Parts: sequence; structure tokens; C-alpha cells
Amino acid sequence: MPDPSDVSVRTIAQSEMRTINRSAVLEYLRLVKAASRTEIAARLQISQPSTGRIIDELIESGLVRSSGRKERLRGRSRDLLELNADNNLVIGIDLGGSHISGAIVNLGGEILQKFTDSAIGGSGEENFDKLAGFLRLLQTEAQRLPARILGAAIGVPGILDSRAGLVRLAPGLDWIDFPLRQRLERISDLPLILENDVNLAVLGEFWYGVGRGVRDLVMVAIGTGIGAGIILDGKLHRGYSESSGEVGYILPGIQFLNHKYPGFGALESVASGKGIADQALKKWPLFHAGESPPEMEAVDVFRAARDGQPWAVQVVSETIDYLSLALGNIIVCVDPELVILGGGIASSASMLIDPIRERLTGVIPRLPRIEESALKERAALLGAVVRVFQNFTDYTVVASG
Amino acid sequence: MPDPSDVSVRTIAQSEMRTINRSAVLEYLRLVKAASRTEIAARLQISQPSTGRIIDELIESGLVRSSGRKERLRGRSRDLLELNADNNLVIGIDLGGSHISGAIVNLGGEILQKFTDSAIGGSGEENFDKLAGFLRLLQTEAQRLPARILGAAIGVPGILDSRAGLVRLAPGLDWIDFPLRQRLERISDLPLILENDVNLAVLGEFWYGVGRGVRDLVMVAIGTGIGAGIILDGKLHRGYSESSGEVGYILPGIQFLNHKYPGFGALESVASGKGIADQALKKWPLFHAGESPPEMEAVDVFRAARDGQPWAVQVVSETIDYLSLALGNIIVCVDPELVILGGGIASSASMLIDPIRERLTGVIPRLPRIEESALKERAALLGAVVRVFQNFTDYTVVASG
DNA sequence: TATTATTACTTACAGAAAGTAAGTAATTTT
DNA sequence: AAAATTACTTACTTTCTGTAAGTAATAATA
Repeated sequence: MPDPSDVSVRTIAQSEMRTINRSAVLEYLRLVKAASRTEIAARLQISQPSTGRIIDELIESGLVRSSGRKERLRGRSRDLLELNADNNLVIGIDLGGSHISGAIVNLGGEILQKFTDSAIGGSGEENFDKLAGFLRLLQTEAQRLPARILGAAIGVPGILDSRAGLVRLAPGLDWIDFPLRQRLERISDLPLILENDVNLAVLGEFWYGVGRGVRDLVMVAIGTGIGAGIILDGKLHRGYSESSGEVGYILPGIQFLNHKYPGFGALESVASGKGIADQALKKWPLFHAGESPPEMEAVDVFRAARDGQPWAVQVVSETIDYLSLALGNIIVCVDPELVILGGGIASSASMLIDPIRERLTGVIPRLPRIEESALKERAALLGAVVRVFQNFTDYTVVASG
Repeated sequence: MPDPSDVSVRTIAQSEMRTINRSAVLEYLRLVKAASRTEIAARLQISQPSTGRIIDELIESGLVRSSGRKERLRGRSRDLLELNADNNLVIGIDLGGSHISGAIVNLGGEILQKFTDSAIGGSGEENFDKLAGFLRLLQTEAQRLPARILGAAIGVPGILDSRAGLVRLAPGLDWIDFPLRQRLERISDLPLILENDVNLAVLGEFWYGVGRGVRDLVMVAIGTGIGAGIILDGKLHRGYSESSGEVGYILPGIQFLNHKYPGFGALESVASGKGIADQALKKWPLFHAGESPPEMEAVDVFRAARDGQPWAVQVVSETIDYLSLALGNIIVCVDPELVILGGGIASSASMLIDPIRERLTGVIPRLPRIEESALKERAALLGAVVRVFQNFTDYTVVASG
């Protein structure tokens, strides 16, 4: 019998009604880009006076503006409203497997400034220092701009504990139980959000990329490792221990049960950027006896396969087998409307999608749309806007800058 | 750019506030079994007068009653309220792979009457006739009881289209695009709900079984086939095309990509009740040259393995490998707090759970609790109560019988 | 060009539900 | 029996949404 204090049942107070309806209006404006009060009232089934009051608040708070444009039919023309993109900035930082990038992005998803540094992978402290430098730089630059900063979101390739503000495990950054929030709060007074990097990426695609308007989608990011971000019913699904979508640990065969995978999963060992390179290094000598193999990264393997080199063709074919299996298993579990392929090898996604579709046809009951990331390496940076904005509108209801 | 009319954004009206809070009170009473007005108000953060008004409505509508019991501390004793189990009945029917069972269940999860018939699997029309007979019988019996009937829920082993009321695909029943709701409406005027059988089962465990108080759980039912029911954030996850949890189609190795699986998936071919028997029939002759194999069902294989017969030990070990792989892949995708093993082989679950835990330890990042179904073959029948009740309280806000 | 029709938005007030504060009711303690 | 304590209710306020009737802005028409 559960303890009563564990029960999480949501009630609702008068004031939350306004919050909910305000969120709905914001969501609607985001999706349709521009709409009049009358249209909003009709579509969202709230009365015109309520709509007007909500819009007044949103304009007052700086989140929405009248675009100046008018829509005219017969009578008085409609005053088109839109999100006030220019006035609301977010700082996004993406800690990748091998690089770090950060940007100042506005609410419209436009990147105003972007910085990148390729060297990541030293000690945990070095990586933190690099991150801290990025945050300081971006905040300084953003403060020069004539707009308010809503906050910053940082995408971390690993498993987080949001409540405690810890990075539980991020092997690529050499962080174990690293108190990231606490450390960053000493550097910046902005509202800070820590999020899994692929979760940020799927949020980016959800608002600004191929996921627009889709309510159930999965983004599979294949880079140094493999991870998935899952949005169900329009809401990011994090899982009980915030480790949903750790699909790098998918087991692509029962023979994989006999190994342990500390920090780098079974699927990752054969189908991630690193896995592909490893497989290629094993395969290459079979075709080039006696020679010493060249520098090998996943892109090189894909290029060689495109050129028709047999060793590479074989590796790519096997990679596609493993990815097909992984996508198939994800799909039969969660049944999304759309699967997005992204991450470092998104540039090769066009080589993958059709073969994957072909391998899965008839093998699983229903194949969803599978598409290439539209935002590529910008996905997580734009996802930062989504994450901060959702946080901002959820909590700071009317307050403004 | 999405069409505005596709946008599904929820707004909220004054009257819905009451609905939401009423649902919260019901949910709380369900979880704690009995509570006073004061306790409810304190726990759910609603004022005492509001709580009182809601309780008045719920008593008026017959869903809640004062239990008569009192809780006493120092001053006036608390009037303990509880769900009015005796006054609210639901008819549940579970269409299994080989049998049909139906029951009259009260809101407390007590089965008042139960009927079972083993023969299912003829033509689609024969199966429908059998179902129709069960529904008529149960309704007649239920109407004799001095309580109102909230509705009936039918668990179907297949993929549904709830909106259209169709059974899209249920191979075991010989139904393809079968207009089940329409056909049943001619027989009964009760509110009828069609639901996937494993979805019903997981709802049953969620309210009345080992899933009580858990908000993210997966139930894997292994019977003739293999299916999963998924509850995320306290809500049944159905997926975009209502085919989430079709884990019988999980691919347990890339070699499974080379076959088509119409109606019976790759995992099912090796690890379902039927799959286990098939594997055993292949393995048996290797140990008994010349002899003709006995009647073989999954339970026989498990029994033989428990007796230490080598052919059966091998088959069970392989089955456990495949199930470990399947559970591992489900877990890394959705990250549940709890995985429940159920279905026909739930009786052998105790033989499976520890070996599965062992095989997955260190292989995936975090192992959730894995437990045996508490309700066994009653899970879906009790899940019917949950499903009907949720429907009833969502729609029939104040109206009552 | 002035008038009318049409549509967009606003204002004034009504209704609904939650909340506050101060009651009454039922027990235990003194 | 009176006081203290706790549970529930009643009376009234606040905060939302909604309805109906305005005013505002534009196109169509005379």
C-alpha cells in the first residue's frame, strides 16, 4: 500500500486556469506563426474576451507582439499576433562527444551568434572549464544585445539527475556524479537548465525542424555514441530514472548478453561512429593483406562505400542491419508517428533511410515515417530555446524582464 | 507548416476545473483506500470547502460513500470516505489466444461472477458469436444485482482503431478490419470499450496488482504471443497508430531481418508459448533419436527443465536469453520503474526473473524492478474496471445512475 | 463621398468555481 | 461539566471564464 505522501495527483486552482490557457495560446502561436485574436478564440475554444485578456498579458510580458501585418477579408482587418522572437534570447550549449558548441538563439529559432571548439575529452575539470568559458562568453555577448535573456540550457551527453542538478554519468566528459548545476551557478545567475543532449535535439526538431506538428516522435542520434530522444503526446519522455532513450545499449543479438558494457553499449560497439570505424578496421585487412590501414572515421567508411569499395560496402551494410534492428525495436515499443535520424552521421542519413525502410517492411507491423534531421548540428542549440521557454512560461507566468 | 485545424492544444474552462479536481479526489481515494475530507484537502492542496463540495457531489453520484468508520486523534473524529465499490459494477471480457473469459467485477476489484470457455480460434464469425453470448450472459446476470453497471470493456489480442471502433488486426481471432463496436452495439446498450488485452492487463496491475502507486511501468505478457502494455506518467501509452507494445515483433538478432512476419513476430517465433513449444520440438529429437516426440506445450517444457532434462534446460535457457534481450531493449527505450511479467507463462515467471536479472546486470545502465504478475489471468478482467471507470469519470462528470 | 454592411475587438456585467475566515459539531482532556 | 482540540460547514470574497452588447475599422454600395 503506497504511502499517502507519495501520491502525485494533480489538482488545479483558479489561477492555474489562466496559466494553462496562456500556454495554449503560446503553443498555438508557435505552431501557426501568426494569428489574430478572433482566430485564436475560435480555434482554442475560449471566449473572445478571455483571449483578449491573455494576449494583453502576453504583450505586456514581452512574449508576444502585434506583427503590424493585417489580414483582411471583408470587414475590419485582423491584427496578426506573433511570438516576439527578437526580444527573447536563449543561450544554448551542446556538449558533444568530441566538440562543444554554443549559441545565442532567439525565440524564432534564429542563431544570432555561434561558437565552436573541437577539443573536448580531457579530464572532467578541463571539460568543465571549457564549458564555463563558453557560458561566460555567451552571456557577455548576449547582454550586449538589446533583448532580454530568458535563460541557458546545456545539453549533456549522459544521464542526469535533474532534481539534484547532477550529471550521473557522462563517460565522454569524464563526469561521474558531477555537481554541474551547483558549479555553474557560481558562474552565471541566469536560469540554468541541464538536459540530455539528444533530448534537446529532439525538442529542437519538434519546434523548428521536421517534427513540427508531430506529437509522437523519436529522434535517434548517431554520433560517437547512439542515443534517442522521445516525445510522446507532445511531451518529452524522460523515464523513471531519466535514462529513457539510452538506445546505445540495445542488444542486437543474444550473443551480446555475454559482455558487460560500462559506459558504451552493445549497439554502440557495432553501429555508432566509433563502432563503425572499429568494424572497418577489422574488415579492411581482409581486403588489403599486408598493408597498414589508413586513418578511419565513420565518414571515411561511408565515402568509401559510396565509391563501391567492397570492404566498406560490407561494413555499411552490416551497420544498416544493426540500425534497422534498433529502429525496429524502438518502433514496436513506442509506436511513434515519426523517427528522425540525426547526430554526426546525419550527413549520411540519405544512404541509410531507404535501406532501413526496405529491411523493416513486412518485418514489423507498421512502419512510421523515417526522416533525416532538418537542423543537423543545430538541433540541440535550438532545442535549448524550447526547453528554456517551456520552463519560463511554466513558472514565471506573468513576470517579465 | 501544419494546418491550424490540426493543432491540438488544450484549453480549459471553468467547469473543467471541477472535473479535474474531482478526478484527483477519486484517484486519491483509490490509492489510499480511505481518507477524510480534511486529509484530502491537505494532501491535494485544495481548500476544505472545495473538498467538501466535491465529496458531496461524489456521494450524490454514488461513486463514493462514507465508510462509517472513524479515525480519532484528539478532537472530533474524521469521517472516512471510500470508493463505493459495491454499488458500481463493470463487465470485463478477456479474449485470449485460446480461451475467452468474462466477469462481473466491482469497483473494488472483486470478481463477483466469472465465466470461462476454452474454445476460441474458429472463424471470425464464430468467435464473435461466442463473445456476443458472453456479453449477453454477463449483462443479464449483472442486471440482477442491486448495483448499477458502469459499462463493459473487452480486451482484444490485436491492434485496434478505437476511434472507428474497428479491430484492425487480430490474427488469433481471424479478424481483419472487423467492425466490433458496431456489431456489439446491436447487442448491448451499455457503454462499451474496446481495448488491447495487454493494455487492460497492465491497467489491472496498475490499480489492483503489483503496479499500485507506480507511475511508469511496462507489463510484458507472454502467452500464445507476446505483447506489452505501457503506462507512462500514470497514463496508458497507446502510440500513434495504437500499436505500441507490439513487442512480439522485437528483432532478437540481425538474422531475423531476412524473414517476413505476418501476424506473428520474430520474438514470438522463438520465445512465446508457441515459440517455446516449436523450439522444444526441434531440440527434443537431438536427445531422443528415433522416438516420436510427446505433446508439447510451454508448461511441459518448463516442467521438464525443472526436472533437469537436458533438452528442456537448453530450450528454457535460450528462451531466457531471448526474453532478457527483449526486456533489456524495452527497458533502455522507455526506462520504466517496474516491469511486470504476465500472461500464460506467468506461472513460470519465478523461473525466469532471476536469470533475466543476472543476464542484464552490467549490460544495460540501470535495471528496474522486475516482478511477477500479481493478478495472473485476472489482470485484464480487473483492468476492465479501470478502463471503464476512467471513461465514466472523464465524461459523465456529475450525471449518475 | 457618405452610408451601410461586415467583421474585429472591447467593455460591462453575469456565472462558476476556488479560496478565506469565521462559524458549528463532535470528541478528548482536564 | 468546562475547556481544548480537531473536523467539517457556512457566508462571503476573489478570480477566473463566458455572454451580450457595445465601439472600431474596413469594404461594399449608393
